[in-house]
Amino acid sequence: MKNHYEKIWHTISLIPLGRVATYGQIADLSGLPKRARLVSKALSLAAPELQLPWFRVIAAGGRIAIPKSSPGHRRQIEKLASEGVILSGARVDMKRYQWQPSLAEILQGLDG
DNA sequence: ACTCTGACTCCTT
DNA sequence: GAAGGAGCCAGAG
Repeated sequence: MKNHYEKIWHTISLIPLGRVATYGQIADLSGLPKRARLVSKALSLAAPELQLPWFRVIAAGGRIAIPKSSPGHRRQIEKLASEGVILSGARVDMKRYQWQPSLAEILQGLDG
């Protein structure tokens, strides 16, 4: 459903610079619990014109979701580094960089 | 209605 | 840490 994609895209657009969010987190904030995989699909279908911070969306535990064999993997790491999100080994330090949305942002994601 | 798919997540080897 | 498997569920054809 396109409506779900738009909701997901909107939530992703809210991730602040220098922060990251997991697929599951985006799904939850979009009012779509257990829809992490739908988030990945929405991301892959998102038009470049939306200029979504796709690189701020990572897999659970701070891992990069894009396969290392894909060029996007490296691009994502570079993008994150450019805004100060440095990886510890192969993972992002979630304690330090995970987005903790305010109540206002949560409500926005739910429809406002 | 049914099958296949997945930039996921969690748990077990 | 790597690999494999099960659970997950909407989207696409």
